[in-house]
Amino acid sequence: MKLNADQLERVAGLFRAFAEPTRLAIIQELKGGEMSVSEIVDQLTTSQANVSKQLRMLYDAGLVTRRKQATQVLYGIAEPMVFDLCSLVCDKLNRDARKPAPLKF
Amino acid sequence: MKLNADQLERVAGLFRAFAEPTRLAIIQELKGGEMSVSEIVDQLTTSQANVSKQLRMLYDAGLVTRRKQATQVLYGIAEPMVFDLCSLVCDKLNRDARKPAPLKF
DNA sequence: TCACTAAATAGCCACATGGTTATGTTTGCA
DNA sequence: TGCAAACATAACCATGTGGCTATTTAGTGA
Repeated sequence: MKLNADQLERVAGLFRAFAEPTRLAIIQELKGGEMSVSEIVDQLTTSQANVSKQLRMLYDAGLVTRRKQATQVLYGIAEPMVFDLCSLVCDKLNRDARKPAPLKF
Repeated sequence: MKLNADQLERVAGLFRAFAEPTRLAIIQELKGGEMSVSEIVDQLTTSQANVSKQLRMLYDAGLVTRRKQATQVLYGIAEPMVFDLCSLVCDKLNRDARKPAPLKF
């Protein structure tokens, strides 16, 4: 079965959510469980504004959950498939480069 | 284990290869087996130049194979994980939208 | 040598977006 | 009320790249 242009666009859009290092870094942080925006910011090397922006993209893509708690907003992984996707890609990269320590997401 | 900036960039780069509808369309065509560039062009609605360009990106990403045969160049899927990736994403989209006919890549 | 086909490349433009700084908005507390 | 903290948004810039047209390169056959 072949996907039409519209369906391909939706698939591409989902992949696009994973196509930036900053968003992957955020996902990586959330792997351990829910985190507030500022906790994420503290772990990364970019601005709070940028983290919020990327979190919104992940949220719009349906990949993360969002929950207000007092003054904070907690984000978490909404889709277990996120980890499956990352594993597949890491495995491929490890296969390509047999030298360095295997990547594990 | 956390990936560093360089490793995240490589992971993102691989996802980026899947983040465009035209490249997904090419992958979809190649699912049935090797095809020449002009065969692919005939199936899509974009120019030969663009198909060559996108094929090069897929090739550089290590996702497709390339083989000269007479005057033609045959491309094929190099990584079975390509289909696993697409399946995971399609499943997620199907889960989100219960209405239309399930996508299957 | 010339003509033709297949594929790749170059040059160009328009658009999307990652990142920044600055500003809003909401909530909790003195 | 006022202030400060936590997030979100706005406005802007620089870069990357999808797509096009035009050209180049390589292989085939007359």
